[in-house]
Amino acid sequence: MIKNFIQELKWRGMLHDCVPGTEEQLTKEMTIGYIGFDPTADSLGVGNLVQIMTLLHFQRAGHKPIALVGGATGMVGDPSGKSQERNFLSEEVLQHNLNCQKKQLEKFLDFESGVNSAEIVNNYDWFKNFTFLEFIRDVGKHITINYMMAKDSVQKRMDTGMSFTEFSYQLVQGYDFYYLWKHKGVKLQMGGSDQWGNIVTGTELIRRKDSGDAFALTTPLIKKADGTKFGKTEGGNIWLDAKRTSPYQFYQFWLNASDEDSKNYIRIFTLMTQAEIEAMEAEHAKAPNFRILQKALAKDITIRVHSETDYNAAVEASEIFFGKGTIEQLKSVSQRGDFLDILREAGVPSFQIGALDIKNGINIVDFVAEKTKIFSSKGEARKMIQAGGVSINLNKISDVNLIVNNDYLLPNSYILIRKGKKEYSMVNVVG
RNA sequence: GGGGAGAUAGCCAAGUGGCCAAAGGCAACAGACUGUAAAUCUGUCCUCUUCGGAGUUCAUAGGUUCGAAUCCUAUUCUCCCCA
Repeated sequence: MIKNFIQELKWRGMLHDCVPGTEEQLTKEMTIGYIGFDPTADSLGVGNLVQIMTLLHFQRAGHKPIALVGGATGMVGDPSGKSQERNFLSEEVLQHNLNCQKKQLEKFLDFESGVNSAEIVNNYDWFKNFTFLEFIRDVGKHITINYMMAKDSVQKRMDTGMSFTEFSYQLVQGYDFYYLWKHKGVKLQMGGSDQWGNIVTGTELIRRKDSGDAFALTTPLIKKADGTKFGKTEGGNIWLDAKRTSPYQFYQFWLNASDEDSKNYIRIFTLMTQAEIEAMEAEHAKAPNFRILQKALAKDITIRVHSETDYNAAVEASEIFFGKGTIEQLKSVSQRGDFLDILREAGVPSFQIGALDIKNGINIVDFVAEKTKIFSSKGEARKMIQAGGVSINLNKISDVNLIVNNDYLLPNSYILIRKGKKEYSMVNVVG
């Protein structure tokens, strides 16, 4: 049962370009396609999620997806989009990254669906015994320097310089495609639009070496409506690994998407149908303040990347933090034994303070800047308080001389501090 | 190898003896408005501060001067042109 993958990508806004004949190939038969992942970090980020979703849609359309982790290519370094020569990663780091990414990928695809089960391969497996001489004779011979030089990724580096290693990258990646085509019957390589050059080097190699036919398809680079880069916030990258980006932060990232962006995101990052999405958009337009799209988006992705439990904790924490949360609600919910765990799970940083300090009363500035490290200096804390940027137990404070004492303790002996608009910390009383 | 231009805060960029902790822009952070959105407006934006100030900066190391981002010397790095 094969669905039209190309049409699917099109309405989702996930198709940037493809080689002529790709659609015919995909409607004709079950096709094996792959996408490569670069092991630059030990977790994939939301940027990689686009490629993961592409593979998932590919599989759901009835085709067989292969995720390739770049054990070999990661050793070389892709020059695409880079203005400078890359630093090598050590082999242990590379291996570690590879394993972590592999585990993450396994979460998304279906590895037990018969003929079109997903697979994960590592290109190091076919490169490790490939000697340099063999490579330049068997592969290098078929691609001219002129062809390689014409590539955008190479042209951009002509002024600043580029090592032979990075220059060779496209051949190495090109050979991946050839190898998979030859040995696994792979006919399609997909990737971000920045990969176009590398991908067609592969199709070219297949054509010249074996007169074979292979196809290429790319997805557009995702940008936010304001033109800034997708997947980054003030805290840096948004990762799929809960250790790097807590499920709460992850949920918040999607929930904070602008109206404009959420329309694109919901098409790309969820499996909802066109009808479902359009109905939701209509509803959203009626009452944008309910942020129906953002909530649906955040729910869908958080559950898929993390879990239902994580999602519920994230929502609960969000409601207390940003809902019409009053101090009474905060108090009542704090009585629950598991609430502190929810906060912790949400990635709310926690600090400790001695019971005696609180009992005697402590100046708010000392409290947030000295006894705890919520602020890095007293001056900063004072400025922030004066600007109205600090809340204690959901109440905004403005007095820098405020004394914090036992009256401020919530059930289960803690105090909730908000710094700025979205950053919460909890302070636990110990001893 | 020869000639030229340059290095200023997270980034871009002005400043060519004192009025310089250094214009302006971007980014970031906070506030107001809102919907935890976008846009807009306001404030902060080297570090610390008892908000009076104090300390450390303009590639690096020396020097001239009452006083240096600014002048001199050496060094390192970057870019451009010629061979």
